[in-house]
Amino acid sequence: MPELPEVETVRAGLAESLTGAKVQSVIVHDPRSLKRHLAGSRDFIETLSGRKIEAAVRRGKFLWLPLSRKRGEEQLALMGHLGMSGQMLLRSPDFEAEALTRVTIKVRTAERERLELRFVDQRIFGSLAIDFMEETPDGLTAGFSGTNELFSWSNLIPSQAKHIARDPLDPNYDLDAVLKKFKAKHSGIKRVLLDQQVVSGIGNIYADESLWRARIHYDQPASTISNAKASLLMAEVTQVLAAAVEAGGTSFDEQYKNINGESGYFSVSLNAYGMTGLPCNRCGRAIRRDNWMNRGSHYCPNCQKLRTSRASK
DNA sequence: AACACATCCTGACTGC
DNA sequence: TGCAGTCAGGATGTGT
Repeated sequence: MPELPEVETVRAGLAESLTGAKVQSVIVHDPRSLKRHLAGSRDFIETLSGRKIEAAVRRGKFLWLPLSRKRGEEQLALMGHLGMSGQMLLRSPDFEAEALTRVTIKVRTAERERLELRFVDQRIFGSLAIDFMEETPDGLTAGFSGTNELFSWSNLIPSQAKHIARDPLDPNYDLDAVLKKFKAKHSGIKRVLLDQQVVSGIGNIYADESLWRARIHYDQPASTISNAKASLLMAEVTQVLAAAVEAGGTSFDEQYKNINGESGYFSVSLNAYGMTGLPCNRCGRAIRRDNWMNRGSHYCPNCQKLRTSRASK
């Protein structure tokens, strides 16, 4: 569910409340949420307990909390991915339990307040794991942590996120590299936008929104899009992601909430996603939804036409 | 290697 | 009311 703007909203909330917090105890209600922690629940609990959380960092849709290090030990992080339905809620211990809580991490904050980080996930596609960190391939800062200060872990990335490309809001994001990959790919452009190894952070909502803004059909082969048009598309991607971060993300239902359980309000700005049958905000034709990859693609059949010639304006 | 597809899950909602 | 079917913001493993 959550794409970059939703994950960033969560990251910012965690960074504010959990930086400097110490883990008191951990409860694993459903071990399936630790599927990426191969050493199992006990190891997860033992490794995490007593650690200090140093920050909250994000690349694309991957989120991690670097942990205090024991002498001689490699740098570890609590890695999280929200999958389709994951939430990270920060609650006071007496706040009513959420029914689908899979993991509870009890902490004491830097201000000595007791809080619970509750990992709630309906579909269990999301996960938590303790992961070791490696140097980024390019040696640059691994992700966004809301600070310009350099920390000892700043060019380290959890091994499980190492293959993820930089996202468009990353200062070290390389537009030319993305355009080059477009030229080499014959798949439809939407597939390529969703490929987190090409560019990260984009999911179904913001792919549909960006394509609508750039007037490109979702199945247009990436290699047939001119550099100028592809640059425009990526500019729209960047804009729509940034605007959605400003709005605290997109919420349609109970599935996306920030750390306080509040909804984001970007849904009012959507032009394509979830607008099936409603008039296109540009030309008035009804927005269509095609079945696509076991999900949906929303687009305007008039503004976003498949182009067979190489010239796609 | 590049690409397309199936798969991991649960719950909310719709229509008969 | 019950039940079947549909839908959901993602990543990854597998087969061609």
